[in-house]
Amino acid sequence: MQNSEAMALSAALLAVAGDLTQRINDGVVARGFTDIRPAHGFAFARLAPDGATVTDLAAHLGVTKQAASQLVDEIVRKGYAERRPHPGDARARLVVLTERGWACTRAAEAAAAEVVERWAELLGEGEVRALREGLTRIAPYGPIRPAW
Amino acid sequence: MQNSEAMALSAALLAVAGDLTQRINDGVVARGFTDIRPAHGFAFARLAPDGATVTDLAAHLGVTKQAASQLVDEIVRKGYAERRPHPGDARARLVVLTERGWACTRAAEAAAAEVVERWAELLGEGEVRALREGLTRIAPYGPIRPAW
DNA sequence: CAGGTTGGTCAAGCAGCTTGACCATATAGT
DNA sequence: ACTATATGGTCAAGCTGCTTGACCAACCTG
Repeated sequence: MQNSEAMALSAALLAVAGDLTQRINDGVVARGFTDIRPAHGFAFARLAPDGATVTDLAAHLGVTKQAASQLVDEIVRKGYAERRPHPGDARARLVVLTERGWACTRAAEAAAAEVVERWAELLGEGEVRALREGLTRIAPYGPIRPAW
Repeated sequence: MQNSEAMALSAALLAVAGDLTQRINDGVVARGFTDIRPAHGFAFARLAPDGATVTDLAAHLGVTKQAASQLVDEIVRKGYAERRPHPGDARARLVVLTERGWACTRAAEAAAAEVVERWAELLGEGEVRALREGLTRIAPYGPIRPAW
């Protein structure tokens, strides 16, 4: 693989990622959640299963815990999550999604599905599945990082 | 395709994109260009062929021309590009890469090639090519947008 | 050549992050 | 049990990269 081909792949990947983010955000806004930014989505993804602490969230997002705390302040203020006492650690507080938070998460899923549907029209179901499998196998474990 | 599968694909894509950005940046830094951020790379990509005006750059990056101008200020100050009079439009100025700018671009290509090489070890050459072709076909034309 | 458009800059403001300091609770060492 | 250290969280201040708004100079159209 030549450097220029690697660059073409990288550029295409990053362009698709940026476009995907934009379209999911647009879809979420179109579904009535107008006070939310893409970064919140990644927080929701971490909160969704069982909640998480601010420190967990910070590690997942690759930011300081102060930044994560500020982000939690915001989504709590807007009604998407709430802080609860942490069972088994009186220092910590468990941040969990409210029903509104779940509704927003479902909206994001629906918006993502729309985008992927467009891809399926361009590539066919099989190639989209191949894409998903390939990307899943090279996806990193660490914190989610902004694409730039 | 279920919503949850679309979400899994989206999450994998965004995770890979963030990781790719991080690794290219690390590789560029490791090659001695320590005063550069990922956003600059996207500017370089637009400047590389024949240079561009600030307004071109702004449209390509999806930001205001003031922001683009500020970014150009920075890469000019750091020696990666220079402003020249625009042939055929006395208002405009053509921003072109310096030799240092080209060297940095080559460093980014080499860093990207390293990352793609890792992918090839995980997936095989054929699947990487399939990835590139699939992503190229769904890549948008418009401005490059941050992944979040 | 007058009127509107386009390329670019200057200036001020803001959002989201950082670093640094600090408190309360938890955990480990002796 | 008692001290020492580590960890979860917040408050405060500061910085960086973006935005909006105002403006000038050069271009283009009638």
